[in-house]
Amino acid sequence: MQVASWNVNSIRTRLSHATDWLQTNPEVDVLCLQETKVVDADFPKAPFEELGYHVYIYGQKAYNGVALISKATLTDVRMGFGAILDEEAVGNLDEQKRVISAVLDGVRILNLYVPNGSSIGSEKYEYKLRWLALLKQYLIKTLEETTKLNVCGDFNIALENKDIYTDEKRDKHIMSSPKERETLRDVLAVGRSPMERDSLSDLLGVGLADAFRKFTDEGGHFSWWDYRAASFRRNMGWRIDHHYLSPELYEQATRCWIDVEPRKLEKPSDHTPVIVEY
Amino acid sequence: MQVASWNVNSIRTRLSHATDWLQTNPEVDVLCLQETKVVDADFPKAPFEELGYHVYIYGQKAYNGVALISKATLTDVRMGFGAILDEEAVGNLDEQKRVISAVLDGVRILNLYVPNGSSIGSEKYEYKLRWLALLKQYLIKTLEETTKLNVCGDFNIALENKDIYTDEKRDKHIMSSPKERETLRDVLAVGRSPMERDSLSDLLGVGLADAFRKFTDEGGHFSWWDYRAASFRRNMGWRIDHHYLSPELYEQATRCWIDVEPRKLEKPSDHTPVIVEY
DNA sequence: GGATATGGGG
DNA sequence: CCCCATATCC
Repeated sequence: MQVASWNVNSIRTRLSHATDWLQTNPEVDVLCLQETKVVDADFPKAPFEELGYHVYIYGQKAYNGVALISKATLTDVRMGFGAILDEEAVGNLDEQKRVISAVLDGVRILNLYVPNGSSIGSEKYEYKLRWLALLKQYLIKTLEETTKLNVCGDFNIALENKDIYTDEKRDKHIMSSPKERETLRDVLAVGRSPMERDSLSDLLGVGLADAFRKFTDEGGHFSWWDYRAASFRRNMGWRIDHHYLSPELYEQATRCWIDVEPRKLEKPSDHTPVIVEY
Repeated sequence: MQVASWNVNSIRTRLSHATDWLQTNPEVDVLCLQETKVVDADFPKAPFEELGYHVYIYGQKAYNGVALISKATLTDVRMGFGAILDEEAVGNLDEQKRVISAVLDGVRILNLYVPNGSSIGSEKYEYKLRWLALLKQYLIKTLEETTKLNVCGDFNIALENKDIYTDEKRDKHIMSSPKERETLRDVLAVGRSPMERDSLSDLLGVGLADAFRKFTDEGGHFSWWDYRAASFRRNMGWRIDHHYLSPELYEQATRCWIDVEPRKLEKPSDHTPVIVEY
C-alpha cells in the first residue's frame, strides 16, 4: 500500500499536475492533498473520478483545505478536530480546514496541513503551537482505537538541521525554531512516557516515527523550496512534508521517498510529493 | 509591403502569440500593436529584437499603450497627438497612450487605439468623441505632408451593420451608435468637402478609405469577439480593427484580410490581426 | 514568487 | 471572461 502527501498550493491551478502524477504513479493508493484552496462545491472532483478515484474533501475559500484521493472507497471519513474532540477543546481551531482522515485496509490515514506560523512570536505562531497541542489530544484519542496510523501532510516544521539546506538563522526561523521542534516532538511522542521520549533506543515502543528516516540518515533531502530567490534551482530546500507512522506501521514500512519531478514542471507547486509504502 | 494591426490585450501576456505570429507571417513588414498595457521600461523588446525586428513603443501602466514592430528601421517616429498638435488643442488627450506613428518607404503608418467609450452618454463616451475630433485635426496636419498614409488600429467602431454579428440594439450599443459612426465618417472624410462626403462616387478623390472594403462587400468578417458568452465559438464578432488608406495607397492596395488563427489559441487576445498589403 | 480576493475596466 | 492593480498569505 502506498500513501502520498502533496501540498499542491491550489488544486484548481495544479489540477493537471495532480491527475498526471496519479497516472504516472498508479501504485499510489491514496493521495493526501493540502492547500487545496477551494470550497467543496468548487473542488474539481470529476477529473479524479474519471480516472477511477474517490474524492474526499474538506475545504474553504482561498486558504488551507485538505483532500483525500483514493483508488478504493475509504471508510470512517472525519473532517476537522471536532469529529472526535469536544467543541470546547477545539475552540476556533476548526475554522481553518486543515484536518481530514479516513481508513483504508485497517490503516487510519490522517492528512494534516499544519499552520505555517508566519514568524516567531507572532499571533500566527501562537496559533500554530495551540494547533499542535490540540493535534496531540486528537492523536491520543485516535490511538485509543487504532494501532495502524499514518499521520502525513505539510507539517511546516523541519525537525532536524540536516532537513534544511542551511544552518543560518535556524533558531530564529519559522519552521525550525526550537519551540516548534520541541512541540512537534512532544506531539509525536504520544503514548510514550517522559523518560521514553528522551531515549532513542525505544523508538518503536510507542509514539510516531518519521518513515523517511527509517531508510536514510542523509541530509539534503527536501520536499519544499520557496518560490523566491530561485530556491529550487539552487536546491535551497526544506524537508517539512512528512509521514509519521505508529510502531506497527513503521515496522511494516518498505520505502519512503520524495518525488522531485513535479517541482520541475511549469507553474509547479512549491512542494513536491512524499510517498510511503508499507 | 504588409502592415498588420493587432490589439494584443497585454503584450506581456501575449508575448509568445506575437512572436510566433511574426515568425509564421514573415512577409509582414510592420506589426502595429494596441493595448500593450505596459510602461516602456517593462516592454519585452528583446524577444522581438532577437527575431530581427525594431521596436518602437509608447506605453503606460495597466491601460492602453501602442507599439510598432518593424523589420526595417522606421523614421520620424511620433508619440501622441502632441508631437504635431498644440498643447492647448491636445489638452488631456495624450495622458492615455493611444497614438504612435512612423514612416517606412515613404508611407506614414499611424497606429491608433481609439477609446472604447464604455456606454453611450457616459463620460468615457464623450472622451471618445472628443478624442476622435482631435484625431481629425491630427490627420489634417499629417495629410499636409504625406500623400501615403495608412491609419490603422483598434477603432472600437463598426461603421456598417454588416460588420456586426447582429442587428440587435445596434443604435444603443457602444461601437455602433449613430453618433460614433458619424463622427468616425467625418474623421475619415478629411480633405473632402461636405458635398463630396455625401457622394460615394468620389471615394478616391480625398479622405481615407477602408482597405478591407476594397476587396469584399461581404458581411460576417470580424476582428473582435468578446471574451464573454462564448462569443468566438458562436462567431458573435465585430469588425472594429481597420486599415484606412489615403487615396494613393488605397489604389495600390493588393490585399486586406483578417487572420482568425490567433483567436483560436490558448489564452488568446480578444482581437485578431488585420493585415493590409500594398 | 505565486496563490488567493476584491475592484475597475473592456 | 480575462486583463490589470492592490492586498494578504506563505
